[in-house]
Amino acid sequence: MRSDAPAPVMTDVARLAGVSHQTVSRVVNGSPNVSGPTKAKVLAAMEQLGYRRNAVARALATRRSGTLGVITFNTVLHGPVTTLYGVERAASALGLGVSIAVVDQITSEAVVRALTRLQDQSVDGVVAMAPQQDALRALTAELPALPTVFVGGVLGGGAGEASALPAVGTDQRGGAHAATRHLLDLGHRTVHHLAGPQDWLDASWRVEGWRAALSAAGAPEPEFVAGDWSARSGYSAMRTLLAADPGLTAVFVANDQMALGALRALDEAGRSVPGDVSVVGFDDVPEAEFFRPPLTTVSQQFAEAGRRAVQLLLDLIRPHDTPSGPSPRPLVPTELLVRRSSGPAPGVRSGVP
Amino acid sequence: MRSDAPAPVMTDVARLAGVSHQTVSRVVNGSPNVSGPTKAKVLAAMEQLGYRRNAVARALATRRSGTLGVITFNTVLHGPVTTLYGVERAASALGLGVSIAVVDQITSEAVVRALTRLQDQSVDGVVAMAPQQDALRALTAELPALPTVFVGGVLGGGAGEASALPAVGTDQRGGAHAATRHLLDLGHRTVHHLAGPQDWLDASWRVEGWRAALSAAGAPEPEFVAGDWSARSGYSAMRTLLAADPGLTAVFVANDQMALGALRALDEAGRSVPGDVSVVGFDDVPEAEFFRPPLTTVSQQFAEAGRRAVQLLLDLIRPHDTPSGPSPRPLVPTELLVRRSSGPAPGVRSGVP
DNA sequence: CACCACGATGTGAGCGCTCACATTGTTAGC
DNA sequence: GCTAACAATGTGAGCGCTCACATCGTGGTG
Repeated sequence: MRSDAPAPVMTDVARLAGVSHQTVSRVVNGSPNVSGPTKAKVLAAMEQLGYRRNAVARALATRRSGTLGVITFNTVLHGPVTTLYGVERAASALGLGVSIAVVDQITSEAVVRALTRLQDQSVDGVVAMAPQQDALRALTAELPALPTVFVGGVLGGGAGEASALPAVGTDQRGGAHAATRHLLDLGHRTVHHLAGPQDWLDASWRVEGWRAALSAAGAPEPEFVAGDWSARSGYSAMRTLLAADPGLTAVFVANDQMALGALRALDEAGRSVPGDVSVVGFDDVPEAEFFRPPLTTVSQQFAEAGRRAVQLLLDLIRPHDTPSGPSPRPLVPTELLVRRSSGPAPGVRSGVP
Repeated sequence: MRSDAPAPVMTDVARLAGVSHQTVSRVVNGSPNVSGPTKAKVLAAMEQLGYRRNAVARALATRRSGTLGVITFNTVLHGPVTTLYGVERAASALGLGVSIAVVDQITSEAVVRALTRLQDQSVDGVVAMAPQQDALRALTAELPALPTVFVGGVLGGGAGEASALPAVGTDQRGGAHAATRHLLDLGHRTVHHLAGPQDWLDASWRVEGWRAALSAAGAPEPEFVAGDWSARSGYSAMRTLLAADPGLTAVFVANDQMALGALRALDEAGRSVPGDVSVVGFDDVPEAEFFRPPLTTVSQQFAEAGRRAVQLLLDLIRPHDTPSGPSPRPLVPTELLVRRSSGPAPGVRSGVP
């Protein structure tokens, strides 16, 4: 299965082509100062020998590995995973490798370990997904001697937001605002909120957007209840919400999984959706369209965020090298997908007894 | 943000400790032939300088990078993602790095590109997730000069299965068998099957297990309908199934997303679950418990499969080195989780008009 | 007491590449 | 026609580590 002949090296190619190893290096690196015929000879020799440049040796000599690191947390949530793929796609399109380090607990120790692991693999820079306050704090505290870009969390909205950290993110605030506004436009007196865990930055951004839309419309701001992103927590949070205010007609839920749980709680409570209560989610997971009823939700372009993160990181690594176009706009817009879980506010009813 | 002092190297440590660079190397590598006092001196010097071994130089000298590659397909399906994390966890526990290469189309060209990318990063071995026939074929055809272990797909059940390829996988066949058997035990005359895409190996294993359980029980084997794993396809496949056999009472669906779609189709058709029709899924995605009704499904230990894949790969890379215990059993068992979507077959009814 | 074996240490070469510089040959310029 | 400039090429020294080997001291053996 493994061929035993040692892989050809630059000198082998040079010998066969009748040039020096340096000339081979020039050809491999696309240097302009190689004459046509020489270049052809070298290319032919490379082809014949099946030569492939040894990236490790190159990395040792240049002090650049051509690999990016990604720090991610141990979550199979839709967002992080999709972002990871976006990063990989963008990196590999640029000829860069991607190493991952999964952090399994939000302790600064675990974060440092992950960072160390990447550093030991001598990545040229890291894309960090730090969705929680604590994770972010740990990460910025132990800021590595490595160019780092944050994706998601840190940057989530805010008009004049001037983050000190290089970051890209989705416009969570805007998405939440749009979702809330959508419900208000449907005639609901106000919109309740089933929030994400409050130590998650994304969750705060969504609360903020919801709040902003409410106050802009002069609608009262009910207490919100926070879950932990899981369907289970959405279920019980919805029950809490219903108990507190049986007359509610519209809920903006901070993610689709929790919305799934909320739908179940509403069903069990005998509320029809969207007849009695309208529900809007966030994320647009692939299944959202097949919830009962199909979920109105806010779609995020995670892959695009990953792509921009890579571009930003590259700008950081090679300040004025290949400019690769202008720096990407850091805030990726969202899109509200109106499906069937949201509808007009129920007509005037007799007050609760 | 970046310190400018060049990182200390082995020689710096050696000088400070008053020993040779080789002795430092011995300490770093845990060689037994270093006296206590010397070792202490070296460790102190390392600590003082903040020395960290340069992995690139080491890789160049040893021809080993200490990095594993993972080939994965561009899918956010629950299984592959969880497996990826399992691989990362296992690798990092062993001090190995993980590089990923995402294949975005199932063409042998794309597969080769991904493989090349990993090879250029000089990974020591690769864990390949090749869920489809074509992907597997492309991968085995272009088998790299690299130790490779397959995870999922290839190995999916079968008693005396003797795969030529080093592989680990979940006992899909057994899981499907158990799911089907569960429904038969509930008194259903037979069990219909809503299958996955037939070019996916996992899908075939599940069909096989279903078939085996049916024939073992002497139950008739209805035609099955295949979807594409999505909720949408589950929805329409369920409608097809219902149209073909309005009297069906039990369905084994090849994954949870499709089961979600199937539940919706059943709901729309006025069938209650599990009153009229029992449904069993596969995978146990986190949301399955909050489907309506909570889904009976087969849980796979993806992370465990990832772990075993790494162990197997290591055995392949270092044949008789650190034995790291016996080779793992390649077939990871599944577990049937009985929830509320499956129940006793409906009592005898008058035949359809 | 000479001998050898063995543990502890040091020495130098080399992994495969790129860097900085030296060396050619060629053409342009006055 | 002689120099300056430049393109095309070659040379050697590292990058930071490990490998194979050489060297030194020590203690047990007959």
